[in-house]
Amino acid sequence: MDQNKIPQATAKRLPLYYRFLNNLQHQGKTRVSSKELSDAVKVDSATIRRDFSYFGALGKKGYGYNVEYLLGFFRKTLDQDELTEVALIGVGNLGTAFLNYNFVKNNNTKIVMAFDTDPEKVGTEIGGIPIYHIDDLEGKISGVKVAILTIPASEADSVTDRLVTKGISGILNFTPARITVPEHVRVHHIDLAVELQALVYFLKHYPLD
Amino acid sequence: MDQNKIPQATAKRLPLYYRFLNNLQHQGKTRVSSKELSDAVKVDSATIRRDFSYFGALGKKGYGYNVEYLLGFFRKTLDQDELTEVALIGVGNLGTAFLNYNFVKNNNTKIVMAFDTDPEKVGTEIGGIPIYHIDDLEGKISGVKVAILTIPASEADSVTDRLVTKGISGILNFTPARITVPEHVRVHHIDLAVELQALVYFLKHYPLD
DNA sequence: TATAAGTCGTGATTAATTTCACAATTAAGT
DNA sequence: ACTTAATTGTGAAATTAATCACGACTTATA
Repeated sequence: MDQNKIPQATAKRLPLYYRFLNNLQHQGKTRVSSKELSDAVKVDSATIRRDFSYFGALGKKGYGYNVEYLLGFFRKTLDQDELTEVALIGVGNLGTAFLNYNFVKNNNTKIVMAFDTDPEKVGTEIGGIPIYHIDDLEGKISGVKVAILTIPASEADSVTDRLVTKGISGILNFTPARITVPEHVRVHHIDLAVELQALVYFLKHYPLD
Repeated sequence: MDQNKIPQATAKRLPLYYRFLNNLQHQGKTRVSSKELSDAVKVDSATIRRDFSYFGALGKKGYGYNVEYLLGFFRKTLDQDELTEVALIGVGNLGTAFLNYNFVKNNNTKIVMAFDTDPEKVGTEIGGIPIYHIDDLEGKISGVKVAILTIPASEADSVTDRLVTKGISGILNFTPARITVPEHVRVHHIDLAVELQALVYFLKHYPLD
């Protein structure tokens, strides 16, 4: 894996860059400078140049970056050509938001199935994605490597264990529970309450003026 | 502001610690070690001790931390006594998820009003929170300092401008748009598509085994 | 062609964060 | 009272990330 030298902080910004470059292309722009990109994505322009530089010299001095070239490059780097299938566990409000989001437009990921326990929902589709009963998880999920967890915290541990048993590699965890997984499984936590509290804490203790 | 020396990385973890300490107290635990806490919140135990140490010597060597004492301390530090009022803009699936979440239980924040354009929703309540038409934003929102943005990206800039004009201090932005605000307004971006893409990128390029 | 303005790529520096590792202290058991 | 095991708090080191600042190159203009 030749990209192992890329800092994690950089890797997290790549999808953001990719989306804005896409926007630019749709607007018909053919060139862009790190300064313009900086204004758009709110990342320091030196940081952007440094980020890009990990992939080689993608720009031209005095000119900037060619949008199409850069996009093509990122498409390959971010594996935009391969589609990663994702399962969604928990079709509440948050889960439904994901199903309606239709990531696939700009993305390399697609939710291909969802699970819930509500008999009103099981057997139906949302955004074209079939909803199965969670009891059928083991039978349906084979081959899917990534799951989004949008269930109540109380279910998080048991569902996680079942996902791990079925060989999941990555979990995007929206429950407040900090789930425990084997070493080879990667979990990213997004804790909505914590995010809101952190924002409030920063407002009070780190005044911007 | 005497807490200005606390690293931002630490500040972001405080709400997480707070919630887990609360859990422990409800379970009747009276003491806890940094190692136990580490297992629960998935943060290195040395990092936890360092985080706590910014607030002074809160623990006892050979013993650990007293749950109640620590909780009391964080309650003050995190301003759990004061309630910060929050407005939610956009009552789609994601917005509805927030309204049903009922943060106030463990939290210092409360969503006190919501806005949308859908005539079916305007005038109703979800989770006890009244939903107003977004045209009434200027009339209703006075005094509220924090907003959660769960609207389509296309509306993000115009709504942000209106919020800023009304004196908002902090925005939790769930739209993919990177909004532009004056210096004195703090924005935290949570970009669901980017989070999912970043997870997939890490899975492919940073294997855990 | 000469000049000016713009922009990248990057060495060097600074800043922020995490982790190691251990002396000091406490609790518990015998 | 003594010993053993546990655990903190923190100096120091290591790691990671952000930022500065400038030489080199490109484009545009006169």
